Amino acid sequence: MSPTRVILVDDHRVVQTGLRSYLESFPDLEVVGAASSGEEALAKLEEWLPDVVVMDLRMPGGMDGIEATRRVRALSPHTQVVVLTAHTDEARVVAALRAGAIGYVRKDSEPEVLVAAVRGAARGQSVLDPAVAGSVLQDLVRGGPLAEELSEREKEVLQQLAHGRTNREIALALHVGDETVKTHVGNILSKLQLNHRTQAVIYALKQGLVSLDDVEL
Amino acid sequence: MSPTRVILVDDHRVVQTGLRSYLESFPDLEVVGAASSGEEALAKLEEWLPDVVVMDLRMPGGMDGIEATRRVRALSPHTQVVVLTAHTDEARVVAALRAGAIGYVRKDSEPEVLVAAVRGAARGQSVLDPAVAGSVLQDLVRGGPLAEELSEREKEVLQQLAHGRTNREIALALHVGDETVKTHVGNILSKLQLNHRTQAVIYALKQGLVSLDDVEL
DNA sequence: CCGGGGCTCCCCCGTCCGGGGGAACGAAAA
DNA sequence: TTTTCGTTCCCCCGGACGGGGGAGCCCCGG
Repeated sequence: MSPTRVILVDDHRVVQTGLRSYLESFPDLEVVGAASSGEEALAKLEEWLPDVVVMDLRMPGGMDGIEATRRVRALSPHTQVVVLTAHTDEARVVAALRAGAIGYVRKDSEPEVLVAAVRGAARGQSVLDPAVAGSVLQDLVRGGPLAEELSEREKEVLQQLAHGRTNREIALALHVGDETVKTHVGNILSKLQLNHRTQAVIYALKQGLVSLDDVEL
Repeated sequence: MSPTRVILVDDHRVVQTGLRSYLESFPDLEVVGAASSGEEALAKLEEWLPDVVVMDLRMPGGMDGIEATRRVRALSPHTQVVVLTAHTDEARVVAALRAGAIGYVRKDSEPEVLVAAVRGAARGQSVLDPAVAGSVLQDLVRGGPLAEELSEREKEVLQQLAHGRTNREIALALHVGDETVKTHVGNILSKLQLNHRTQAVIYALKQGLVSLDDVEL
């Protein structure tokens, strides 16, 4: 049987190369490519023809791992996606599974778990990291209690919030009145069922809507 | 010449194993051990006798990478420390270098940079990731403009802030009056030269004083 | 012994924030 | 067409927040 064709998607080049080296030590796995962004991975999909994509959820650039997962599945239904992430981020994991990912592994898991997930994915079997599998599955069957959709404008405001800006500063940045910003912030808190803007900031950072690295204080 | 003895310290076992596999592909490097925490690394120091420690700054457990670096240097002055981190975190990088680290590499750098840094460290040479080397060095010579010391109590309050709590909730959690919390918050903002609690939250998260994974919203 | 810093609590005051309304406009969906 | 939804702005109100001051306590170091 020919080896499983794997590609890696992770903006951390050091981690990416390490993983490549590790996975290639298994004769039944062949790393045929690696990308630092979702866009790059999608562009090379037809060239690499992978059986399994190991995808980091947190990435820079416009596309995050969830959207990248969705598009990979759309372009190449045969290709399976294994999500590899550093954080717990239950909501995002659920979103990734809904987007078509078949496996989920945390970076602090034993490396054998990743190998098992990749091998399982190649056979169409779902391997979920036991650490959170239970609660994630609960969320899946419950159909997703959280995550009411924010509008585009509201996401913009939330990003501004995550930069530590006041309502007035956000108003200036977005060229609207501060009363408008108040309305948006109120709607955001209401939709997300939060109480303060600080909680909204934490929510935005956990969701990766804004990366901590991008925030200047 | 005998190979350079390297140990890896990273709580992400998957990343750790990947790096081990990658670094061992170089004949002049020998990975003689790996640890998931600062404590574990220190406990095994005398057994492993490494020339170079590759250390992640962000780690769970009581000890972070900076303190671990300090203790490694104290226990074994011959051992050099190369900091490997995912984020920019200038303040923490400067702190790590002050604690005795000789090299600094970002996880999104080219993997060759890490190899160069390890080889350099083995020879006592400092290899700093060009991406931020400039500004980091400026901070070093300037003697550290930021980072006025927070008292223990203030750190506790700041951690509570980073969990999205209000002054009254913090007061209940720490068993003090809410007026006291107000005083602490005011002093924190003053010392850090910030304006709102939301900025303090971002600061705490950037410093790793609280991990996003530990925060329930 | 006296000073300074940390921790605790108190008061005043002005601003910011969050919740409750309402209203207008346009685009998109029903 | 009617209705819905997003975006924009307005008003009022109460509570939370940030800045200023002061004060008492304890402990450590000069």
